[in-house]
Amino acid sequence: MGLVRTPATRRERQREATYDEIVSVAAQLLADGEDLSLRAVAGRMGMTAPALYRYVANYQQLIDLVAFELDKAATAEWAAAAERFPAEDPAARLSVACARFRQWALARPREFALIFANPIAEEDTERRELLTVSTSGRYLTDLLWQVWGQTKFPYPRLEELHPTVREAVLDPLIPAESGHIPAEERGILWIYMRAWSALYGVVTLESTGHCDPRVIASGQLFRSTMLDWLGVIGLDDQRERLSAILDEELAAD
Amino acid sequence: MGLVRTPATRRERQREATYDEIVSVAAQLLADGEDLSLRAVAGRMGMTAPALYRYVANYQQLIDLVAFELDKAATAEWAAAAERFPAEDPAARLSVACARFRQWALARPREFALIFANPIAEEDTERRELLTVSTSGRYLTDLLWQVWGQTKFPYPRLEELHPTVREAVLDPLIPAESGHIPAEERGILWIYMRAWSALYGVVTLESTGHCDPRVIASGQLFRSTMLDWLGVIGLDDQRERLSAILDEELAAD
DNA sequence: CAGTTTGGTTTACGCCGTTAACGGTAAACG
DNA sequence: CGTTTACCGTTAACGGCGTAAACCAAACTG
Repeated sequence: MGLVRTPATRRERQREATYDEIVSVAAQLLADGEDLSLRAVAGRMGMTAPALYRYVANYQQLIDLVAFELDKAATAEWAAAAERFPAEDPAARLSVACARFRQWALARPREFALIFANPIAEEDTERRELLTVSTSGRYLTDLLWQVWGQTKFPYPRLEELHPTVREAVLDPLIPAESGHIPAEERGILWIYMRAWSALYGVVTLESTGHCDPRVIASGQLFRSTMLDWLGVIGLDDQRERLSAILDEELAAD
Repeated sequence: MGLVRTPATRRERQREATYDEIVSVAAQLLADGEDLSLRAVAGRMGMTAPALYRYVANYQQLIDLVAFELDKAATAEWAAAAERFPAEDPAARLSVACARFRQWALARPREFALIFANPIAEEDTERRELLTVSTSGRYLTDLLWQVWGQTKFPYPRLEELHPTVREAVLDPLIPAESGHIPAEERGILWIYMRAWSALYGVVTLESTGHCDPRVIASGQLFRSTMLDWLGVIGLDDQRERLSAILDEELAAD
């Protein structure tokens, strides 16, 4: 009975619940197209704004909290969609996940900006650490790792990497389930970073609207980028199949 | 005497001057690390905030005005740096310009976000048109066009392009000195968009700090992306020379 | 039961964008 | 030339924001 993981004490459970409500109310606010403000969140919860300071230190922390949870929720969404392909087919899963990521970014530009375009200052180690545990990052890295397990695509050996980059992949501050990637194979993370920056470029460009709307509508910028990188990660022989999957996802909803 | 281009009438000149002051004061504000607000701008100009409404319709328009001018100024900066190579060497100029663009984005993340990450809604045709005349976009497209003049790198024929994309490159809403690019060669604009999205991805990732600081410091993400795309635009035979140029620029200041 | 911690309140401050009403002064006009 | 008008600034005010301080009741703790 009551094997629940929540640390028992009534107060702690109550507090946890309030955190959840903060996040969900904030998310609802964004979904409704309203501005995210402490006062608005508090208002919808039937509280006054200063009360929120019992839960977050300031506005930026509220943003970070919401961003983190939205990222988690969004990733779960893509992951669920990707599961229409079996775990043994990570290439297909990756394709679906990326396409869903893009569609999500187009449908929810405000949420996207919050999570992926929120400036993080160099010094701010605290907020930077949040990146490390970013759900979406971990999920995509993991998928890439699984793909490698099948295609064994080439990646730079550690000695080939720029020394600073080598450091970075050996002790990643970047989101990665790096625990199970042996040190000698960390060059894969470099491929990840490069591919991610490309995907990120397309999606950000499209999501922020800094792009011809017709090009966005066509989905071709995303499609071409994906196909290029699917090649890099050893999936050229499945080009037909995977581009069909991409097209399916792009056509949907 | 007085062959000046300014439309003469004293009032108009005065007004123009005020616009210039608004922009320069706003730019100074950003450079000083302060927040950009109507009140702050007005304050520094020795005016009250409502007075600014004689010049801009609202805050967003102030932002757009400033963004446009900052883009112009920044582009002039890169262009000036690129001129250490002759006009006959557009490949070198392009390399320098891109490197400078990145360095600028890293040094002035707030300005970068203002210009390149400011969300533009689908419907907002007015603000969208500003993109069309974006100085930086025009400059880079022009350089790419000049490179093509030398390398004649392959680009998709119009029939190969997705119909919607074909429309977009024939009647570009995208920044492009497309006037002097003949219709049959507009496939080059597709290469431009693709290359730009890649460059944009790296630079945005780095400028917003959504990236391992060590990787940023190394400059390798940018470098690798550049080299890839220099290959695509027919500069593989100059790889050595151009990467040396890139490294020089990355090492500077 | 007494004492303390927790989670909320009210009030207040100083910003912000924006509107409205008003005034002086320079340009435009008959 | 004198008169009108348009422009460019002001002040005052509204509502909303993040945030700090003082306070208070209920819930936990010994």
